[in-house]
Formats: sequence, C-alpha cells, structure tokens
Amino acid sequence: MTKTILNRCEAHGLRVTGQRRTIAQVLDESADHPDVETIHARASAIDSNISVATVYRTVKLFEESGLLERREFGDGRARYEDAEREHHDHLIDVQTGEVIEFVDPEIEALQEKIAQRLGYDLKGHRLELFGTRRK
Amino acid sequence: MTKTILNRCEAHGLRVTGQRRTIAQVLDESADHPDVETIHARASAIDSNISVATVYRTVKLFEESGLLERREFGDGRARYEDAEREHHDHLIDVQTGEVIEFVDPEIEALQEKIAQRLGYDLKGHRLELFGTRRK
DNA sequence: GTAATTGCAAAATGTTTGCAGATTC
DNA sequence: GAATCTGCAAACATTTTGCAATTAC
Repeated sequence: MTKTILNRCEAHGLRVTGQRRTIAQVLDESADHPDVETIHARASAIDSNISVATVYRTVKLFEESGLLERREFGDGRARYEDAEREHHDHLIDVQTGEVIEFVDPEIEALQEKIAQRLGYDLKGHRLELFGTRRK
Repeated sequence: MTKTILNRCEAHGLRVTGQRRTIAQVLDESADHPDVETIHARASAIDSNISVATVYRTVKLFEESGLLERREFGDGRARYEDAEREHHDHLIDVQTGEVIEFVDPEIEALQEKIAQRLGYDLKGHRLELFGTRRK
C-alpha cells in the first residue's frame, strides 16, 4: 500500500500541523473528488478549528508539493485527489455533475499520438485533454 | 458556408439588438476561444456602448439557444465558441494555457466505447472527457 | 404600447492575502 | 527563539442580478 498523504507530507519536509494532519486524513479517506468546501466540511467534523483559508492554503501547498492533484471539471470549483492514486481519467456528466473515473490504455496512447502529430513534446509540457460530445 | 450566429439568432426568434448584433459579429470573426473579458474588449472596439453584464447575459442566452458552446479549460474563466463549427476537441498546455484544437475519429469512438462500458447512455447524457497525463 | 433588453451598481461565488497572534521545530 | 502557520476579515476575480431607463417589435 502507498504511503499516506501525511507520510509524504513529512517526507517532503513540510511542517506538520494539526490542521494539515486533519486535511491529509480527510483526503486519504476520500474516494471522490471533493472541492474545498467539502474538504473543509469533512475536516471540521474531525476538528472544528480549521478555517476555509487554511484549507485553501493547504491544498495549494500539497498540490505544489505533488501530494495532491487539482482538477477542474467545468463547474467553477477546483477539486482535489491524492496524486499517488493509480492514473486514471474522468468522464463528467454535464447535466448531473457526476464524475466517472475510468482507465483506458488506448486513450493514453491516443493522447500521445495526437500530441506528437501536433509537434508537441509531452516531456516538456503538461497537456490536458478536453473531449466534448455533440448532444 | 454555415449561417452566421446572427442569422441563427434571428431564426431562433431572439430579439435582435445592436449589442447582440455586435457580440455575434465578434464571435463569428473569432477563430480562438475568447473569454467574456476578451469578447467584451473586441465588442467595445466596434461599439463602445456595450457593458460586460450584457456580454455575460448574451453569451449565456446564445449558449442556451445552442448558438454557442461554453468551454472551461481549467483556468477559472468560461470561454465560448460557435456551436456550428466542425466538431473538434481540445488539448490544453497547462503551463502556457495554449489551446490546441484537434479532430480524431478514434477518440470519438473511444469515448463512446467507454461510456457504453460504464453503462452510460450517450443519447440521454452529455458527457465530457477530462484526460490528464502524469508529468 | 408592451414586453424584453440594457447599463449600472450591488451582490453572490470561489479564491487569495495582509496582519497579528499562535505554533512548529 | 526564529521561521512558519493560522484565523480573521478584507480584497480579489468572475459571474449574476435588481432596478429604472431604453429599445425592439
């Protein structure tokens, strides 16, 4: 099993505070893609002394340290998930907002193929793919 | 050649105002994916009597009427493009924000395949695909 | 003439930040 | 003890909205 977010937080030399411990725990236990408001609510259930500002600062720090990955699914809020999870992509139901995870080796190959065709170096750039279907 | 956005605006029975005419023109002439601020700037160059609020209201109306498509590429601003353009998907360079359009039949098939595998009905739901690459 | 549209300014949302006090190392 | 972190409230960015005046049909 992979290390917890807190383990990796310590390993990165980040200062461990009660708030960070709690936020890390919340994200370790989250199987979904919580936004900041949700993370704050879940953290507050454990320790009521956590402000939203701290959640914002912490997820940003964790993201910059590579512990979390930030996602934006088009609803104007950032969502976070453990960066050490197995790689996967997302399908969003635009009407309901439902987030569906999936893994597909073909899409990985395809993304690489398209980037190459467009003359893009995948090592130098981080690319995100946005696919839309006509209704 | 396809009808202009203004043509389709009229065809939908929407009231044609000077502002809507200008905003439609701006979007007809835009080959990129302008956000509201940019649309407003371009519209203001033609007619300085257009407020940002009107741009917001107009693009929302046009989107709800199917004249425009709204896109969110993860930078917190909505972008718009002509809905009647040939179908395509987007690749975003996360570092630079560059938007790269592409068409790939395989990705369409793949999206359908994945949706079906997950038990999703593509006719009933509008799905968007978010693909990320590990750095 | 009536209903819809506009501009303005205020409000609503999501996020960031300055600062004084508290905490980690 | 020095540097970092926190909470609070204010600031910020994007988008929405109430209202009175204007405009389309």
